[in-house]
Order: sequence, then structure tokens, then C-alpha cells
Amino acid sequence: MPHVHDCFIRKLSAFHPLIGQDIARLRTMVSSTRAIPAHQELIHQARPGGRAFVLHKGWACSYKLLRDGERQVVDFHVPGDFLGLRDLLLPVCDRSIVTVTEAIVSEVSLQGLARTFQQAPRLALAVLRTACIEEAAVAEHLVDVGRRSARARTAHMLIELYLRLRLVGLASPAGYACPLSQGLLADALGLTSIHLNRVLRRLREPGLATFRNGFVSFQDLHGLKEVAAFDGSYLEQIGTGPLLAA
Amino acid sequence: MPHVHDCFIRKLSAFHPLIGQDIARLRTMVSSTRAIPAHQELIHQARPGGRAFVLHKGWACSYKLLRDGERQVVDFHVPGDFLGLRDLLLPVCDRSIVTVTEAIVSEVSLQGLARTFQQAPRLALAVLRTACIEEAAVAEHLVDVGRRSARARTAHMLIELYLRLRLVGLASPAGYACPLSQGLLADALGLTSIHLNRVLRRLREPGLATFRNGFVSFQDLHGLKEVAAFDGSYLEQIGTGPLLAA
DNA sequence: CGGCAAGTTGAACCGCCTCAATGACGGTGG
DNA sequence: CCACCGTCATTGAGGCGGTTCAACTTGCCG
Repeated sequence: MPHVHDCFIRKLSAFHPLIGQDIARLRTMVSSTRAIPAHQELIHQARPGGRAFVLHKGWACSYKLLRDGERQVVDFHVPGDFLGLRDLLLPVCDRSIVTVTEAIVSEVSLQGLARTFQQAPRLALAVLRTACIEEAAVAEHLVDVGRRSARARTAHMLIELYLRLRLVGLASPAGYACPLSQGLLADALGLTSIHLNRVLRRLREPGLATFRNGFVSFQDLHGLKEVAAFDGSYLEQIGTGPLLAA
Repeated sequence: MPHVHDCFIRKLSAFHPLIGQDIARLRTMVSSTRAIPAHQELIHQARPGGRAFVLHKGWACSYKLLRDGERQVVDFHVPGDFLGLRDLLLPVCDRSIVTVTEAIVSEVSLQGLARTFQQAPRLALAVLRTACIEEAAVAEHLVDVGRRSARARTAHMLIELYLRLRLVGLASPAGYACPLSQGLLADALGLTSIHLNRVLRRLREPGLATFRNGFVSFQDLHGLKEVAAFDGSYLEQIGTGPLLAA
């Protein structure tokens, strides 16, 4: 019933047309919507939990910790994302998810999900599809880190976040609010924050994009896509549905 | 009915106990088992297909091509793996899958999978779990490329392949047959084949592991795990089931 | 005002890449 | 049977991108 569900519904709709009944079922799937402070763990690496969440508001990120203290951010999560599906299906989760900002989430139990699968297979399919898309994002992320220069990789990440936020109405071609610190973004890109800082300057000074004070703003989105060698087939094709006429 | 299904069944069993009925259903899920030559595309990047396969014999790999011709191998596939689940669920697949060696596969249709989900939810759950594990491998791979040195990363990959092969009985602590070329492995690790060659030497000369003539052999698996800072929580916990008492 | 986290800049180092050449092997056709 | 070829593996020398270490600044909060 709370309208904070909007992002999730909006996102699912982009993948799969939902009917009214589906939305009603969606509301029975989740429970205990609540606010979580920033920098709080939702899911802990290697601790069996079996909890999943729908993120309604705020940002989160999943990361893995190495023994030497290094951290690799695997993915960022924005409103509408379904977190921890893996944690429900596997006995042990291999990564942690923490909030980046204050966040509003709803918890999803294994029972709730299973019930949804039984009663509304179409809906279940939509959920699976979003999970697939998020996995595709991880793979794209891997390509970034493995085969693109720091500059292309950074440009690519800024654009990807833009598309994902646009899908839920939180970004415009001018830019978007981005609460990530340079250190966190660097841990996602496989760079040091020092080098990322220099890379960001080399995007800012030629007039491509600016990341400052919690905002990403695009001066030349087309040029930025060139730099990123962006091929958004895995994301762009979505987000062209009726909900995103803007 | 062909016993080439063994690897898939064996792998599913490791995640979820199967009963006889499940195995019978599994056999109705797939169709047209056949041999595929080496270096042949099973699934083509950006070409809508909606086909998926169970790999019974041989190796395959999924990769993404960049506009500049660079290639990033996202994952290797060994017997027992389920290929292309994403391709069934999403309208467009964002990566290609090719055979590395000659391979034997069975095709799985969306209908076949959907039927399985309806008739045998337990089985469907097992399939989803293996898909999750493979996604976890991609994430681990991302950590490799993003935050580990070339040497640790290479060691890590050799061990990961070992564990995945062991799960289907194709590896022993002494080593395993590995038909990958150095160039292909380098494309997975985000290295040049030249540098990978030097890295392999720095694993061979201290007496850790050898990769030569299509075989990986471990001289000092424990030491190798040290080098890799290996934390196989996402893989090791599995493979300790009854089927893998060896 | 003091303290901490995050951002910014500089200088020096090194891991990995690039370019280049050679060796080892199997296949193919003369 | 050997000359020719393509693919893969191996080794060398030199250069660049990104790291490391070390300031210093800025902004926020107590």
C-alpha cells in the first residue's frame, strides 16, 4: 500500500506488463517496510541469513572483502532494485550489501517469494528478469574492469548509473543525484581514489561530465558515450517502454 | 536417457537432493542432444535467439566483444553447466557463447523450462541455484580482475576451475585437463597473453602449478591457494556432498 | 575551534602493455 | 618426405598507465 513501492513496480513494468492483480500480489510478497540508516549492513558476507529486500529509496552497494582488506564493489543498487535474491536461494551469500545513504526497504522472505511464484508465475518471471538484468550489469562491469581504460571505464559507469536511474524516473539527460564518494566509486572501478580523482578531472575539463557535490551532470552526453564506447544493448532497450516516455 | 546427462544431474544433486522422479522430468526438459564442433557459436551476442543448452561434454566460454575488437571472457563453462538461461529470460542476450572444444549439448526450450517449473518446482529451484552459483562465479571473477594482482588472479582462476571440475568428477587434487589456450585464459583474466605467459612461469618455477599441453597440474595446491588468497566460500561448501566423497 | 572524512595535487615507482622476434608443433599440399 | 603455413608459446626491451606515499585543502559536525 505505501507508494514507496512505485520504483519497484515501475521497474518491473519496464520488463513485463503488469496487471492490477499482479500489483496487489506484489504487496503481499513484501513485509515490514522500514527505514535503514546510512552505512548499515543489510546482508553480511558469509553469514547465512536468507533475507532479501526491495529497495524503495536511497542507494546501496554490494561488495566483497578480500583477506588483505581490499574491497571490490560488485554493484550499486538504486531504488527499485531487488537485493539479495542470491541470499535466498543459496545457503551462504558471498558478498555484503550495505546502505550508502539512508534507505527505505521492504523485506522479502523465501516464503513470500515462493508464494508469489506459485500464485503469479508471470510476476515471478518479471522478478527473475530483473535479477538477470542485474547479473548482466555485473558482467558488463567485469568487461569494464578487465578491458577498458580507466577513463572509458569511469565514463561507462556514469552512463550506466544514469540509465538505471532513468528507468525509475530519478535521472534526466542533464544528470542525477549520486551520493557515492570517490573512494566507493574507485572500489567499484578497480582504481585508487587518487587516480579516479584525476580521471574525473579528465572528464570534467574537456566538458564531458562533472561529478561533484553529490551530483553527476552531463555537459556532453554524446561525447561521453563515445569515450565510454558505450553499447547499452543490455540496458538501453529497456527503459523505452510506456512508463519512460520522458 | 543418454548417460551424458550425468554431469548435469551430478551438479544439480550437489545443490539440491533429487529424487528419481526429478531425474525423469529432467530428461523431458531437454531435447535434441547433439555434438558441436570446436569454436562454434552456441549463442550470439545481440542476436535474439531464446535458446539454452545443457553442456554434457567439452568446454565452452561466454565472452563480450568490444567495439575496438577487445574481448573479455566472462566465464568458462564445463560439463554440467547450464548455458544461456539469460538468453531465455531476456529479449536480447548481451554476450556470445562459443565452444572451446568439441562439445555435446542438449537444447532446452523456454517451454521445456516453463513446464519444468510448473511440474517440478523443486527441480526448478535447483536449476535456479546453479544459475546463482554461476553468477557468483562472475562476481568472484570481477573481484579477481579488479583487485588482485595478475599472479593471484591467475592462481585463483586455476583453483576455481579445479573446484568446478571436481564437482562433476573431472578433476583430482593432482590436476585436470584444461583445453584453454593462453590467449583465451588471458582474455578472461584481463591480461595480455604475453604477460600471462610470464605469470604462469612465476607459478611454475616456484613449484606451485603447471599449465602446459592442455593440462593443469598442481605441485603445491596449498601454496597456490595462499598465492590466490583463495576464499572459496561460494564454491567449496558445495562439492562436499555425498557424490563427492572422493 | 578542533577533529575527522573526503577531495585534490605532486613526485617517484612498478606492474603490465606494446612492439618485435624466435621457437615449437600440427596440418596441408607439392 | 619435405617445404610451407598458421597457431600457440616463449623471451626481450622499452614505454605508459595507474599505484604508492606524502602533503595540503575543504567541508562538516561536535
